[in-house]
Amino acid sequence: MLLDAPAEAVPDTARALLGVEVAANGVRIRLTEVEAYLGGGRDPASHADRGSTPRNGVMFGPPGFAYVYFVYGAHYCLNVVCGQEGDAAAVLLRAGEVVEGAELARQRRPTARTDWDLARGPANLVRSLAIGPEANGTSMVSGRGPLQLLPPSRPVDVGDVASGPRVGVAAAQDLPWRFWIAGDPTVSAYRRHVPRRRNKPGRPGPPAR
DNA sequence: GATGCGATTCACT
DNA sequence: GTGAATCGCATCG
Repeated sequence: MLLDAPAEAVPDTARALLGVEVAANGVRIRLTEVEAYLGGGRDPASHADRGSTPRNGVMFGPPGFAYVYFVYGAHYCLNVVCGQEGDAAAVLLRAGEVVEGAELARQRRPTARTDWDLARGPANLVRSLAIGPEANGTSMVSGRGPLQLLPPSRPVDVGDVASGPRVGVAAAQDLPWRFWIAGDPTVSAYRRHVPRRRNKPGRPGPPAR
């Protein structure tokens, strides 16, 4: 796979990952929605924009490894590291269609109303695969880790690929680095970044209307 | 050393 | 459509 393409080309890599399948713990998911992130001061929205830290260090390692991070105090998200070693880039796996192990995925996602919801949204995708922080830094291409990337079993029609701004990111809203399969029912609903309200104690909030 | 906010989801109105 | 829950990292004093 083209995971080792130059980091700057990560949007192309993200697009190419649509249709690719991710397998873990008895569940296989066909990717329908991804987002590209670039490090090294070229993408303010990326965890790796301001250099390597203990949290994002995996992004600076070799391509094909999993970058799993914890967000909002409750959820995990899964990225595939891209680009050459030392030049950080990654693709966030946002959503997909469960093509194998739906029974297991339903047990792991009891609140899903339909099978389309099983891996709809980045944290839901992670829960369907039953992976967690222990998967951070493991290879997704060696076949020896908990996660495995597999070539598409069904090709994606290039005419069906749509792109737009990334979901929920405050910075770089002009970059169309989110890619998805148009019309696919497993693609998560777009939500623009909502500024957090900073309610200082002792000070009145914004005037109610 | 303290503080603020985020690549989200779910329940409720 | 909107708000709460909740942990770690980066930033600032």
